[in-house]
Amino acid sequence: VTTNQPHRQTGKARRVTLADVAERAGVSAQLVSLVMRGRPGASPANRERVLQVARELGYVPDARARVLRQERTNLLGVMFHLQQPFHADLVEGIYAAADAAGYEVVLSAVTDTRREDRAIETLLAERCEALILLGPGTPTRQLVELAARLPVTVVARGIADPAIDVVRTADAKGIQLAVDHLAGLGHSRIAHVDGGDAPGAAQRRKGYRDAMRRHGLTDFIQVVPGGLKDDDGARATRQLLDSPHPPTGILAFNDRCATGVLDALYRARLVVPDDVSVVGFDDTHVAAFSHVDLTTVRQDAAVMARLAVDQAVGRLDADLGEAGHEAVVPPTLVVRGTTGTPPSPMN
Amino acid sequence: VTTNQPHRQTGKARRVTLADVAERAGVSAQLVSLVMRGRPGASPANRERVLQVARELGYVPDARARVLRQERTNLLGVMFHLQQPFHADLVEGIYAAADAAGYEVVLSAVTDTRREDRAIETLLAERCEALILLGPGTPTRQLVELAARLPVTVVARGIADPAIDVVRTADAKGIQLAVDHLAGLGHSRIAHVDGGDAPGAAQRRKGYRDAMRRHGLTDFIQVVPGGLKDDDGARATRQLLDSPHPPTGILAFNDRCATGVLDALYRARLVVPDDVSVVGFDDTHVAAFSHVDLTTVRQDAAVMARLAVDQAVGRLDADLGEAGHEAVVPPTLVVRGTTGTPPSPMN
DNA sequence: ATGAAAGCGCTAACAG
DNA sequence: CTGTTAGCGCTTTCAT
Repeated sequence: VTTNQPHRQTGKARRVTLADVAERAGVSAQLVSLVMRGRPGASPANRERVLQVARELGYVPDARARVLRQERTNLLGVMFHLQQPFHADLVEGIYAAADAAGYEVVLSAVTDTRREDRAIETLLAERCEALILLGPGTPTRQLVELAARLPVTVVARGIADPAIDVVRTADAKGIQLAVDHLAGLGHSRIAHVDGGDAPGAAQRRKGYRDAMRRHGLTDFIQVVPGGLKDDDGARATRQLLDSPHPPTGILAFNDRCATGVLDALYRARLVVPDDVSVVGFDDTHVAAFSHVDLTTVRQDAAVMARLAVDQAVGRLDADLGEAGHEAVVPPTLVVRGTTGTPPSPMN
Repeated sequence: VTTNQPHRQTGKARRVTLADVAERAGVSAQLVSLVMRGRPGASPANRERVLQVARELGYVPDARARVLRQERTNLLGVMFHLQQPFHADLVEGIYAAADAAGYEVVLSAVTDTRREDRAIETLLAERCEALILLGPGTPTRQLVELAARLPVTVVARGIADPAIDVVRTADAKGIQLAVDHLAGLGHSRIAHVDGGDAPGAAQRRKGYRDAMRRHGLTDFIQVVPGGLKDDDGARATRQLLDSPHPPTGILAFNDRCATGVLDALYRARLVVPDDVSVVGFDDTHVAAFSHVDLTTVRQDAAVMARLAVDQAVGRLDADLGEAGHEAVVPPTLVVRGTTGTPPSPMN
C-alpha cells in the first residue's frame, strides 16, 4: 500500500516502531519481535497478520536498538582500502562467508583523508565482536594492543605475533612459481622490481632470491626498488634498461606495478614478450583485461576471505585457544600473453 | 596502560561503559558524556581527569546507543558497487564531504551475492537519515517509494522523477567533446560502441548522434551494441571491422569497454592511433595507466561526491523544498595517446 | 558546573 | 502460544 503523504518527509519524521506494528496488529510487542526475527513461538495466523501489518506500515527493525539489547552483536568489522582492487575481491568474499556464518558485516574504508586508526575506531564504536583488517599498515604494536580487546584477523600482511590471526598468500611460493616459469622458458637474466616495505614485499624478495639460487642463477639476481603503483614500475624499468645487461624477464611486485613496467618497455620500443617477458602479482581484473593480458601470480581472494571469517568466527563461537593462527593460501600462476621464450636462448 | 590479562578475551567480555568511566573518575555519567562529545559544561580540571580515565580504561563510546538516544542520527547511507572503480572514487569523496558537514557515513556494498534491495534495507535498519545511491539498477518505481520515506540522492544515473535528487555527469556533453575532438582531427567515420541500458547510455547515444549531425557527419552515424565490459567492446569492434567501411574513430561507452576495443584492434593488426583512434569514458585509473594511455572523457568524482552530500544534507538541515534537484557536472576531455589524425585525411 | 531521572527501540527472562 | 517487566548505553530534560 502506497502512503499518500506529502512525499518528502522531514528528517525528523517519526520512525515506525515495533510497538506501532504490535498495536495495529492487536498483539504484544514481544510477539512482533519473534515474528520479525523468524523465531518460533507465534501461531501461523498471528505470524501472517504481523508480517502483513509490518509491510503495510513499512516497518524496518532498528538494527541499532537490537544490537544494543542483545548480549551478542553478531557484527564483524572489516577495514579495507578503497583504492585497492584486490580488497574489493576480498570484501565480496567476506560478505558471503559472514552471511553463511550468521554474522553481519560492518564496512569501514581507508582513504587518503581517512586513516586506518579512524577506520578502526569506528568499527569499535559500532560494537563489532571481531575485526578483519585488510592489508593494514598500522604498526604491529598497535595491532597487538587491539587484539587484547577483541579477536583480530589480518589479511594480506604477515604479522609475527601470536595475539593475531593471519591469512596470507604464500608470497615466496608465488614468486617462485614465476621464476620457475621464466627459467623453464630459458630465461637467465630475471630481475625483480620489488615492493619496498609493502605487505608481502620482504617475503617476495626472499622467495625470488631463493628460487634464483635453486636454478643456479645466483649471478643474475637483481632486485631494484619499485613500489605498488605503475609509476614505480616504470621508473624501476628505466633503471633496468640503463644497465649494461638488461634482463629478459621482469617480475613486478604487483599487477599495477607490472603495467608500469610494460609501459616503460613499450616506450623503449621493446616488444613483449619477444624482447622481454613480464609477470605481475594478484591477478586483479586489470591483469585479465585482454588488452593487457598479463601473466601473473593469482591470489585466491574467495578462499582468503572465507578463511578470515572462519578464524574470526572461530574465536567467537568456538574456542580456538590462545595461540595465533596463520592460514597460508597457495597462489597459482596464470600464464597469459606477456611471457615467452627469451630472445637468444643461450644468453 | 597495558592490561596484563590473558591476552585473548572472549567475545562476551564486558565493554567499558560511560558509567565505568564516571565511577572511576568520581563524577556523574552526564559529565562524562559532555566531555566525550567535546561539549562545553565541564571544568577544565574535570575534563582533563575524565579524558585521562577514559584513555586508561580504553573507553570507546557506543555509537549504537548514542544513535538510539539522539533525535537525529547524523547518518548518511551510501550504497555502492564494490567492483566499480568509479564508485570507489565517489565514496572517497563522500567520506570527505560528509565529514565536513558533520555526518557519519554508513557503507553498504552491492556484490554478486548481495543485491541492491538487501544493501538498501541494511541502510534503513541502521537509521540513516538520507541515502546516496551510486549507479543504482533498482527500478525507478521502487526508488520513488523509497524517497517517500527519506531523502534519496541518486548519483551517476538519470532519474526523471521529482521525488529524487540526482547528481550526474552531462553524458551527452561528454560524448560531444569526444566527437568534436575526433572531427577536429579530421575523422569522418566515427562510430559509437554504446552501453545498452546502462546508466547514462541513452544520453550518450543521443549526444553522439546530435554531435555527428552538427559536424555534418549524419551519413556516418553508426551505433553498435556494446556494454560495460571489455568483452563487449571487443565483440562490437570485431563487428565494426567486418563492415565494408570500418570507422577510423571509435567512441566506447566507458574505459573498460574501450580496453576491449583496443584489444580487438590490436589483434586485427591495426595500429592505434595511426589506423584507428579510440576514446573512452570515466577516466578511471585504468585509463591513466601509462600502458593503456587512453584518451577519455573524465567524470569528476570529487565534485559529484560533494554535490551528492550537499543535496542530502540540504534536505535534512535546510529546507530545499519539494522539487527534485538535478546537479549536472560538466565532464572534460583528457587527451592521451589513443587518438590522432585519421589515416587518409580526405574521405 | 554538576547530578538525577527518564526513555530511545528493542530483546531476554519470566509468568501466565 | 502470549503478555509483562526490566534494562542494554547513551543523551535529554530538568533540577540543583
